[in-house]
Amino acid sequence: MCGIACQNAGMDIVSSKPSGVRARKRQETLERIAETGLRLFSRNGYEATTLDAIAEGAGISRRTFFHYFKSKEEILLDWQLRGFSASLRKAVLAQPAGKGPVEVVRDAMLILSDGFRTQEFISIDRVLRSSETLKARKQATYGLHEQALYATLMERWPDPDRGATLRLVAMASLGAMRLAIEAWIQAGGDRPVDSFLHAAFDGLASEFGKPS
Amino acid sequence: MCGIACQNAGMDIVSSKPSGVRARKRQETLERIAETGLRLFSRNGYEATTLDAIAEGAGISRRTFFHYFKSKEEILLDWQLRGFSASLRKAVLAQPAGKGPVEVVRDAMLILSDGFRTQEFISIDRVLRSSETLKARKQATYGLHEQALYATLMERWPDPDRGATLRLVAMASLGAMRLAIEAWIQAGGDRPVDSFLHAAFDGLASEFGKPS
DNA sequence: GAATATTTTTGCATCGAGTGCGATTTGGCC
DNA sequence: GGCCAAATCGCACTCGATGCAAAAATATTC
Repeated sequence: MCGIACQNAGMDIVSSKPSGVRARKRQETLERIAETGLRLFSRNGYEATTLDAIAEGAGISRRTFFHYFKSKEEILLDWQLRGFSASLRKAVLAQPAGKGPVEVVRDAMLILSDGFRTQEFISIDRVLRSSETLKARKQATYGLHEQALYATLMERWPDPDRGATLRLVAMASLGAMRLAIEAWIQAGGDRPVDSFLHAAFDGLASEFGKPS
Repeated sequence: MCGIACQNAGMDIVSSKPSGVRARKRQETLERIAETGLRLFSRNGYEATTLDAIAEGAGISRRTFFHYFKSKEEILLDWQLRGFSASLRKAVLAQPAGKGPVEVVRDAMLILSDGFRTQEFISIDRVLRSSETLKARKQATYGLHEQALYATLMERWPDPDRGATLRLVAMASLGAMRLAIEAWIQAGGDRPVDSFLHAAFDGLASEFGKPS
């Protein structure tokens, strides 16, 4: 539960000093572990990378690792969550008024879609698809993103009666994004991500918009 | 990968004898393990149930367990997959012609929704929600259901050009079902499952059907 | 029915992830 | 300097999972 987010909790609450050196070293160590882990995962595979190897590469003991990450998988979880949910929230709230929820989410995702092109994203996504356990974790992360997006949408349209439909919007939008990314990777990255994202939302509209 | 489905593969293909006693005993053992596991999970919790306990309860050795299930989690995975994907496929293919994909899937799900009321379903679903790892697995299973449903839809509408939209239909429909079940469990089971399912599909139609 | 082949079961040794505990070190604070 | 709290570490341990080879159960052949 406590990845990168809460290592310096209390700083802003208690008036005691931020304790400069400690927080900085802790931050550095955290990043060093994550970096080392992701690098070894990409190079040698996830299963083949032992905690001992990560610990040694990061210059800490095996035991200390667990003071920074709850598990080996959490390195990947943390990476997935690090930026995306937060930036999606920002992009959603920055959308102009007058649009409906679906359009808002779609346009926000289109803005973020550049981030999927990076070598880091593609490389780590390959790791995420390399084993059943990790695929499960990846799916689960989409669940977390779904919750986060739902919360953001409720923040923007704070009508309790819309809760259920906003949940649906979050679910279907993130699903559309997931399928768009999958199709894009499948296609080898020729066409831009945007076009897949557009196609996905258009597809949803045409299939679910019909008179029932 | 090989749960209950393939333990007697070859029986129907090769003309060699079905080997009566072996297949039957194997089947019995498999069911005994699954039963024991699910019972212990529901009673004592997932983490607290060790493989030794399951093995002892099923009357086998710890090592033999792994000849029937690849992992402890697979007992739950298997249970989830056992019926649902297959019956959904059946229900989808049994729908009358003339309906669109979304209606077909929705109506098929409405038929199956009775199965969610059972005590077994509710009890095991509680186990599935009891830890982060299992929640991840549950989400992943929806991914497998998604693949299966997509395959079924492609079977019914074998137009390669529709592949992308049928994938979207499978994704959004199963997502709608998931949210409907969650809402139903959240509500304590007062209103019937059907109404939540209807509401979810209607919600998708009204949100995504708007002119963009 | 006995001998043989194949599958199933089992015990044992081993690996790796994860946890609890207590000792030691390090940084913050007076 | 000395005191407190936090970080690091080593160690022992549990548990899930795998490889291997022997033993037991079942199927097959003559």
